[in-house]
Amino acid sequence: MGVFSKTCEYAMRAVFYIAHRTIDGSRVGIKEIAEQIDSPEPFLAKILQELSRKGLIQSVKGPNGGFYIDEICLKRPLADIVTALDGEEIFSGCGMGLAHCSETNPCPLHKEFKKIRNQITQMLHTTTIGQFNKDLLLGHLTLKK
Amino acid sequence: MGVFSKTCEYAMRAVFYIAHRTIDGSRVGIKEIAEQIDSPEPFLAKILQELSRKGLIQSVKGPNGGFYIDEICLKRPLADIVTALDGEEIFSGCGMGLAHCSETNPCPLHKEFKKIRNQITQMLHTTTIGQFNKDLLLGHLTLKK
DNA sequence: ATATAAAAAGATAAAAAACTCTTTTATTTA
DNA sequence: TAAATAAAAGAGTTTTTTATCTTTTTATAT
Ligand code: FES
Ligand code: FES
Repeated sequence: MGVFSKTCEYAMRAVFYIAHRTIDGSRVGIKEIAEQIDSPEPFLAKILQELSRKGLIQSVKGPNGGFYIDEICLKRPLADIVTALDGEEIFSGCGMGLAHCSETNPCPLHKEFKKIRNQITQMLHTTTIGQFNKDLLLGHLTLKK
Repeated sequence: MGVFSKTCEYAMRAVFYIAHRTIDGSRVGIKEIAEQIDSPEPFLAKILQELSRKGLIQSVKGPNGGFYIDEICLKRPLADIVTALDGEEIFSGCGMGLAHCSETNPCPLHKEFKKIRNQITQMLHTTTIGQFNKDLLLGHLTLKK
């Protein structure tokens, strides 16, 4: 078990892939995305449908259709993707599973875990969806295997 | 979905509870543990069985039996509990779900995620099972709700 | 020795997450 | 306008995680 759900992992890889493949205004099909980020195609389709419904990515049907990400969405933080799929828990939940993380009634790990949680929050809020386009095009970063 | 599995969350709460309740050499029963850490009793029993089989906690059957944690185990890091139940992934896995986290072939989040992973590792390796006994007895920390 | 308390073990069940398949709808273009 | 294309939607399956129930084993006290 990783920090994020499979759903969320696929989604993050997919949005980074779509972002860097569609900066010229083109679209990219589900088949290519699934292949290039090494994810099960129909499952990924479901995930992208949801992101599309929520307006985090864009899609057009029909020939020459596919997914893309507009200027505005390219600037959104990765946190929006995570929240849409995995919810708020990662940003505020207790590390030991208590119903409410609390400063006045803390669990043993609270002090240390809070730092970690804040760092995750920081990372997801400062990272934008379009941030890695250049490095991905240059092949400096990978999204599969 | 939290950072750790439910199994692992219950286990961490349980070992901290057992640790601080048995420093006088006594034992504590599954029923009391489950109640006090707010976890499903039969499920927790399974988890503690496994930890006991692996030698991370101790148990005795029969009247006046129950679970306890010996001197040596009190000094073990919390990481041992996590590894026994959730495996190594949290310590070395890629944040975006790539099969192998790699310095030479990194995912977009690698640099930032590595810091977080290291901090989790640090926390789990420096925290010992017996570390919070005093604070738990004094009621400074909580393990339920 | 016997009764009893308590964990261990094994089998089962429910819920959630991960994944697949089929049909429908929208768009393009020929 | 018909054919082709590609995503959307809906229904369904499999696997994993979480949780429960029942029986067995073992240690202890009497
Ligand atoms: S109470 Fe557990 S992390 Fe804050
Ligand atoms: S490659 Fe993804 S965290 Fe290292």
